[in-house]
Amino acid sequence: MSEEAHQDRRTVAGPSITPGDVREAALTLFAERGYHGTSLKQVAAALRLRTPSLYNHMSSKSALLADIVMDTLHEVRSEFDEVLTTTTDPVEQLRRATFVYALHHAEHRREALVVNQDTQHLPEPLLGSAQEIRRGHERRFRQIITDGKTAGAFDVESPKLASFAIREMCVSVARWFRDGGPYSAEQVADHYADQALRLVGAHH
Amino acid sequence: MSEEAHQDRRTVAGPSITPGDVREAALTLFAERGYHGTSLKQVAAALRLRTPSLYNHMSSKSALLADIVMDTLHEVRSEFDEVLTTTTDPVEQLRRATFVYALHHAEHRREALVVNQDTQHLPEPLLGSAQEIRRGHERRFRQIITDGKTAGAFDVESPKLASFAIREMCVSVARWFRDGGPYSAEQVADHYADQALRLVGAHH
DNA sequence: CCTACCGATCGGTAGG
DNA sequence: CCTACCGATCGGTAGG
Repeated sequence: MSEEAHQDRRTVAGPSITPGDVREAALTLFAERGYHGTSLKQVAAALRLRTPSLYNHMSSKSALLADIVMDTLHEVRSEFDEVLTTTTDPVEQLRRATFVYALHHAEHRREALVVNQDTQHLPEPLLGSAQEIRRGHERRFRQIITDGKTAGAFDVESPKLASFAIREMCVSVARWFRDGGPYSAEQVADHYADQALRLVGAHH
Repeated sequence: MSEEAHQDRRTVAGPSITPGDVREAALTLFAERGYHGTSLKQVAAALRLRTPSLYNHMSSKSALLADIVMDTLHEVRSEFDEVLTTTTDPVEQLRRATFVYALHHAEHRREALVVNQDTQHLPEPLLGSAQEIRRGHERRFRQIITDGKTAGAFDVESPKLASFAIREMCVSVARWFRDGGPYSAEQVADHYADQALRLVGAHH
């Protein structure tokens, strides 16, 4: 509530807020307090504005959420796609898919938290699109494990449960990871990729 | 919005709502839409009441959340405590601690979802208490892995990361588990216990 | 258990 | 970028 906090905007003079600034402020607040737990007044205050001024840089609160969620899901999907083009070996595919997924959740903590907490609050038809992208990731991730099992590279009973477990342990990185902590994002991702291979009983 | 839905209260005559009924309705709605995404009007409507009538059976919306979250955390803690009394072998401790933790998240999906989504919205000092209970679970769960590593029963590089991964994969069960699905709660818990042992490189 | 009502706050618009 | 303002809804109370 004190006045001296948040001396954020560049030096002193030039405000000139951009849509990116609004999205950034919303991202931090949505991640911390949830979409419904955040008011546009708080978003505006973080930028040292009044609420109506936000509408010069966004169209609505729900559009802010939609941008954050859909962009993040598209990013995750294309990172996954890229991995699959680098190798056809299920062991390497699983290692790399887990690595990039865990890395994403360490490097984009806030986005991941918002996707996980607030995707459900998207209006249709965006909610349907979001769920479809997630299901696609789930299905294709599981397929790697199924392929590896078929090829005899993995010793795993249920590719479905293994896939859930691996993906969700990556997702949870967003909940505890901190920059400057004992592990770098890459170290965490590397470790999680290793844990994924153990989990599916990859031959070693 | 139609009238014919929700013919819930017993046969026709005897309403007589209890605090348990209110909590049950709130639990379902909080789990589905989040604490801030749920209004007391919706809770009341699920019980075919008007909002003010709820106050005969509860003290406030935040007390409803506090009851759900704190009771669940206490339950999880005592289930964990009980497990530790049944064996001193780290392998068996980890297997059983993972089993009961995963089982809890399959059998109490709604409670788990609320704890994970909305604990942050508890007023102090409850938030502090909740976080302390969680940290205790985290610390003691990790201790099992550290003990097993020291005893040479586990081949694991980072007990901390392994502990995070195992606990969070259990937590996520609440997000996909369905009664009547292909796996029973016990089958899932059993599978997850096995995955935990693989993850820490338990000798087999 | 209800109706009637409270002040506060919500997302958003008008108009400059 | 602001002030002024909109209708809607929020959690909660009074009083019966």
